[in-house]
Amino acid sequence: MPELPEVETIARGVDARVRGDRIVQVWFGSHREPFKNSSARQAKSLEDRSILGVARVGKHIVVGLGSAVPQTSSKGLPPEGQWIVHLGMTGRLLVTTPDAPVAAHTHARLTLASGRELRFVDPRRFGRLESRDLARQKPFAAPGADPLFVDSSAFAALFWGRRLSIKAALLHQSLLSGVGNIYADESLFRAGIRPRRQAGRLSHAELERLRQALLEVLQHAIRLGGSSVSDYVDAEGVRGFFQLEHRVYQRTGEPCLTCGTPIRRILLAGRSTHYCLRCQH
DNA sequence: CATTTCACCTGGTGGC
DNA sequence: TGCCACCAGGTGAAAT
Repeated sequence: MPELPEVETIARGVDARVRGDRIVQVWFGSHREPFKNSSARQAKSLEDRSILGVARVGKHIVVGLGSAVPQTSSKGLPPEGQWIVHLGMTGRLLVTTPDAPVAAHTHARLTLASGRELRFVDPRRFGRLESRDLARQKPFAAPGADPLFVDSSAFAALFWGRRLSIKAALLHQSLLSGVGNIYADESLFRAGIRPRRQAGRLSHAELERLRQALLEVLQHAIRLGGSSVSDYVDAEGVRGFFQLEHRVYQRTGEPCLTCGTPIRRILLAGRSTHYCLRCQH
């Protein structure tokens, strides 16, 4: 469900609430999905660790873990481990009080020394949980460039020679990490580019317009706490507001806000794709 | 290798 | 009210 702005919002919210806290107990509900490495091993690598910080990497949330020593002496030290959370389509990462009702499809509950709980809830179970021991494994890295930080020549180079559609290319996480269906459609509309255009045939000027549009739409969405299309909420259970700013996404048949032409919906790369025939070329 | 399709899940919605 | 088809923010394996 969540794309870059939603994941960023959640990561910031969780970071503000659990940084410096300590994991004292771990409960995992299901022993099949969503564990990338075994739930027993993950529980062991989380228990009695301090939380150094929480950050977004692509669409993933990375929790930096330190040793259990008092936080004053672990301050500033590099993390010894990581807990990596991918929210899939319907995942939520919530910081709650221990007595808060446990939602259906809660797969993980981490009890913290402060008394709060960090909970992972995911009805569709497309999300993934992974732990890494940094003494033996590399820290998690996004496979592609971050759309908030990529510069214009690196951005253009991502698409050079590619025959797939620009929409499919935007969704390809090993090119750009963080763009999903909403922000692909919204950035293409704002850049005036049709989603079916071949990525490798866009001019440098068009690609630069696209990079700018994408950057602006992502930053705007982050400021509004993300898009709440159905069930997305941040770490406190609060909905975002960027869905009110959508110009094409899920506005099929409604008039384009620029020219009044009904917004079209097509299927592209297996995903619903929305655009304005008149404003996008 | 690049690109496309499909399976993986549950739940909400709207038509009949 | 029930049943059913269709749709949903993502990804990665399998097919092409």
